[in-house]
Amino acid sequence: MIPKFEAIKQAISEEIEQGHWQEHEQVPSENALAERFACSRMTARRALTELVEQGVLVRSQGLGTFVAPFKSQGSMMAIRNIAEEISERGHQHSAQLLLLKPVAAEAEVAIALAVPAGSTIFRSSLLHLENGQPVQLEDRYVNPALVPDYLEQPFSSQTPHEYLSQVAPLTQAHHLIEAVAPSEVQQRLLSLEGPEPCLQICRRTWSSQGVVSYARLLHPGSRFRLGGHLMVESTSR
Amino acid sequence: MIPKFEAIKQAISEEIEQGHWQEHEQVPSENALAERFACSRMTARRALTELVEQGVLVRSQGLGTFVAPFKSQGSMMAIRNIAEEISERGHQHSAQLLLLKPVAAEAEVAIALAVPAGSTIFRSSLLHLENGQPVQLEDRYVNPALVPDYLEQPFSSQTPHEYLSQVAPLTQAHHLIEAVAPSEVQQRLLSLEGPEPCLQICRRTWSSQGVVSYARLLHPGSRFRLGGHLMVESTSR
DNA sequence: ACAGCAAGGTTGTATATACAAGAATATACC
DNA sequence: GGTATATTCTTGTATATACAACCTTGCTGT
Repeated sequence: MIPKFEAIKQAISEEIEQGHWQEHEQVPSENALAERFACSRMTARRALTELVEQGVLVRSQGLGTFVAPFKSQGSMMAIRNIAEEISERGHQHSAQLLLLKPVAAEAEVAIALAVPAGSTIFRSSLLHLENGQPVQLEDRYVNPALVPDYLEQPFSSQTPHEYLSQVAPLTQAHHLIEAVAPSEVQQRLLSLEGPEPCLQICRRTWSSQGVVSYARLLHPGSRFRLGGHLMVESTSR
Repeated sequence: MIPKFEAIKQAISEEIEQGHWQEHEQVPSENALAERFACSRMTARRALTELVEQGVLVRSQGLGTFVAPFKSQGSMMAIRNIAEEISERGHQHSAQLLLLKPVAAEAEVAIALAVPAGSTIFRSSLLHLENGQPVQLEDRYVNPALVPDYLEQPFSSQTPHEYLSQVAPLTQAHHLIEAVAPSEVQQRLLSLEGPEPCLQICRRTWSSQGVVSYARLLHPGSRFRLGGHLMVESTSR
């Protein structure tokens, strides 16, 4: 039995989802929602409050509650795959497999994976879409010694990240985040109008055996931002 | 007049702060708090709920509410100031103070700092240079209630971040990282040739009292990358 | 015409109450 | 002794109500 305030949250999210309630548009007042959903004002209020915390709505006293400008937001803390993040937002995730084959390791990738330059490694390339709109171009290199069956995976229902988590449990990761201008090929794949700034995350993941994979994740700056709670590591200690 | 639930939050925070309530120790139940603070259970509950959201407490149904381990998730990304980072690389850090004055809070900033829109807050703007080359444009808004002497600081030898760490020890931070195109003014300040992609970090920092400051840190994509080790968080939660 | 006030709608705070759900402990029973 | 069962304490959900704070709008009096 899902709680009533959850049901209301979902209903409101859907209205926004389907464009019935546009950005910056005022959503029904607490009293109006209470009547519509046959609940008390406090219950409707809770739904609104939590959506405000999630960044879906904004509100100000005396004025009303409004649909917040939309931007997808990724979490930095956990190493999670994009599919989970998207479905948690209640959106639809899909992916196109662009490439999946063995390649010779270039210098940069060889260093990242800690394998000899020129040795054979596995490469995959996927385009992740949120509600049909490209949000991530995933270019991944995998250490074949640790994941020999990588090329046999379909990657239709399961993302590479999910598969790797199963066969080689991750213990550590190193991230490098930067703002870059996309190449023309990348622009086309991400359906960008021009050379709009992109957020690139380079991620090396380790299992107990060594470096498992090296991934470059490219996100359009206008459709993706990375957010998270971080505890302060005090500099004095 | 500060709301009652805020007062209760502060009282609880103080108990934890001063070590009266240790980590993992159970805090008084909602009913007990209601009696102690002469309020209804719902009000005490709200205080607890918000502290849970802030990560100060953890709770579970049927068991009780407990003081959260202070650094629960291991090492995330340290919040360090740019000056330290640069000098650690063996380079020379310098900074230009561009602006330091009280301003009226715009909507976005007011929300970030949790102050009424239009109220007076402190703003500072600095340009950080590494070996004479601009690497960070720091635009910072500070809550005057928590840091009343902010405008009296020189910020020549000490960065705003260092000063704030002293006067209001940080307990938590929220980060938002995105790739953006710099405005023309920002291009000029950062000595950029054209609209090169920039990495923007929006950082809200909290002390036990509330939101201390909101900073927008803009870095040229070609001269700055963000890196860090991340421990994998177990997927079970 | 215009300043000022009043009214109504909105979110924000606070309270009292009731019952549901989860977890530990005590108790009764076999 | 071991296993159910009941009790009790905890948090979680839901409602009804009251008033405060804030904003907009429209009206009113000069």
